Amino acid sequence: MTVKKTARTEANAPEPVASDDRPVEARIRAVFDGLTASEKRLAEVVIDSQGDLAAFRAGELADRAGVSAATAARFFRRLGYENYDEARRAARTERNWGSPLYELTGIGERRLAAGDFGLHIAQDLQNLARTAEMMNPAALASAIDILVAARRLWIVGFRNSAALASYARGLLVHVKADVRLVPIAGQTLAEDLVGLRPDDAILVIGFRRRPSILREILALAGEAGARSVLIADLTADRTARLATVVLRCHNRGHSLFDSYAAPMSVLNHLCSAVGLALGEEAVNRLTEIERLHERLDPLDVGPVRRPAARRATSKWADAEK
Amino acid sequence: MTVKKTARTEANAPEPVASDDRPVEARIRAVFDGLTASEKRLAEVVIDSQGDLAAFRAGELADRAGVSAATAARFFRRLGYENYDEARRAARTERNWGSPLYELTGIGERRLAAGDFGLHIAQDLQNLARTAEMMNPAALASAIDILVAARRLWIVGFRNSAALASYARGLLVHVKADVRLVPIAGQTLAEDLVGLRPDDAILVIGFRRRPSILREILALAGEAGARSVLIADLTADRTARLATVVLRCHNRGHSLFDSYAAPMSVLNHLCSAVGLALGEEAVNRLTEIERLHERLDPLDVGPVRRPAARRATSKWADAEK
DNA sequence: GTCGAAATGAAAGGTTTCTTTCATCAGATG
DNA sequence: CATCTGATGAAAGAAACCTTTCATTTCGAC
Repeated sequence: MTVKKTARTEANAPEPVASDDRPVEARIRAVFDGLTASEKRLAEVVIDSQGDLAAFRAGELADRAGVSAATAARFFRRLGYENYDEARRAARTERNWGSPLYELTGIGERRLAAGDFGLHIAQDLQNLARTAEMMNPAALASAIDILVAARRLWIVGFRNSAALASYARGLLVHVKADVRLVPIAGQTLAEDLVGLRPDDAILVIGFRRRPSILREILALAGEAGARSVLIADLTADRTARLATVVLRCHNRGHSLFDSYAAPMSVLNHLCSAVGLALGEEAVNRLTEIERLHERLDPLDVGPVRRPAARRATSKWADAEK
Repeated sequence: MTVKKTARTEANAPEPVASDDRPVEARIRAVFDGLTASEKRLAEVVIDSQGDLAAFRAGELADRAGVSAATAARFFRRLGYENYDEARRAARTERNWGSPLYELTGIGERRLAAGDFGLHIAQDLQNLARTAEMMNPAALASAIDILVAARRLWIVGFRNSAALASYARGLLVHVKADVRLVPIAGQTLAEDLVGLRPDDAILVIGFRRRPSILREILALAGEAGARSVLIADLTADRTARLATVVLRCHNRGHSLFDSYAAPMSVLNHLCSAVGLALGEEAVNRLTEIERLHERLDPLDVGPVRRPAARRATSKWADAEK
């Protein structure tokens, strides 16, 4: 076999960098664009393993990615490791030594991308963590209940909250009928919200700055007997009093703009919970559709050629089931 | 004190309890007093591994404890596992289920809301952290530069990405002129994107599932000489090749839907950075306006009473600015 | 259409790891 | 002291794993 140019054969591994102690993720990023489709799937699996890489065997990773063990072996060599065992060892020490998120939340460690961006992310990590800490489980459950029980559902969001409202609606239409967005361009609120009834509900995204109309909408719903869920920042006060349930999110921004990472996360959870509560059947059907789509859709990674499950009797085949 | 010890030979393992799902530590505590000296040392090593048990081989644990591999094999059987591999698998799932991520995040013991929501938030913390770890500073700087230098800027987002695109646009219009959203309902793309020039740029939000039109748009921009920034998940491949700069976000969702907390955060940072780079004057002026607004606007927080509390007729029409 | 390069999985090969057997050793008991 | 019980490691044996080879497939170029 004549090895020339950049052909990648088994015999010609990239020259090993002397004492390369970059974490696995960094290595992946460094070569990601040059990876093959199979390898990219592997990369995803590895990253998804959330730092638990060392807990897996190469073959397991391969199975999860739907590729052969051989490809896995090649993959880790490509990442600059001598072999999988070295990768595993490295991952293990990374875990204990460098990478607990712990350090990330304690602002300003060097693991994050340098500079402003690191600070920014640290801020959002805090926003998420704080939001989670102060979330009232009862309120959350109640909110889910309201959305589940609603016959018709309006989602309201102005200004900064409009994008969030749109997002929420995009999720909820997957699991529920009769979900409407307010305001719709070109319509007046009167048209939008006509005929609110006691078995309807509204989901209000109310981050500052809240136009006063927001309170009027909430009051209107209250008068109509409809229940309301408000998602808002900590400054909401008068508005909050008008809602049946309030879920608060930390949204302090590190720089010019407020952050909506935590609201996004809360909305995601809320909609998932509603979907699950609405019956697994409906959801299963929908996720099934989703998966079907993914299979039919090129998905941008290229055709997924699954090798017939490597070994049906494999011990780990049922690990996650 | 003669304890009547049950003979323990290889052949006579304790009868396996049907589906014993106690964590490893609990098992150890349950039998600790009955362990031999070697086994106690092993037990200590296992506990010291802090849940990373799955990352070690039986032999390694034995080495650390200063005992033979044979003793290790016996030890795990004594803990009620069929063999070491079963123990390893159990430890791994414990990690994901029993002692969830948020203990790793250093937010502290028990402070996150319990249950599913905690797991959900933990997932998003991971998404954020991993996005930060993996972010290429050079790419980020380049993306900022492209957006700053753009004479006209289009923001593109379909499906799931539409809300994000809308959000990005909402931020960017604050700091830049000539920022347009694509697609706009009722217009064809041809109308939207007509006349792209080399000094224009497009910001593409491209999370899966990506319609093929996305690639066409990127190709179009490339042919026109306009630079492009793509924000996408890890599966973007063919699409990514068409963009000038790619910023990748982790968006794995804990439940039904993908998460967009990290993209939200990245967009926020990106827009802030663009704003800052565009000159402090402009930004200062804008933030000044912002603060002024806050002072004049009741903001829902203070006892400030609006003179005319009911001028709702047209007030919320200014939602965009 | 043909050719070649690249990618990939099946299978073989070689290595490591886990388990069991077995002999030794330590401590208790009579 | 002799004997017995149980713990323990060495080593053999078995099983699982990782790597490499090699044939096949895919994809693009000509």
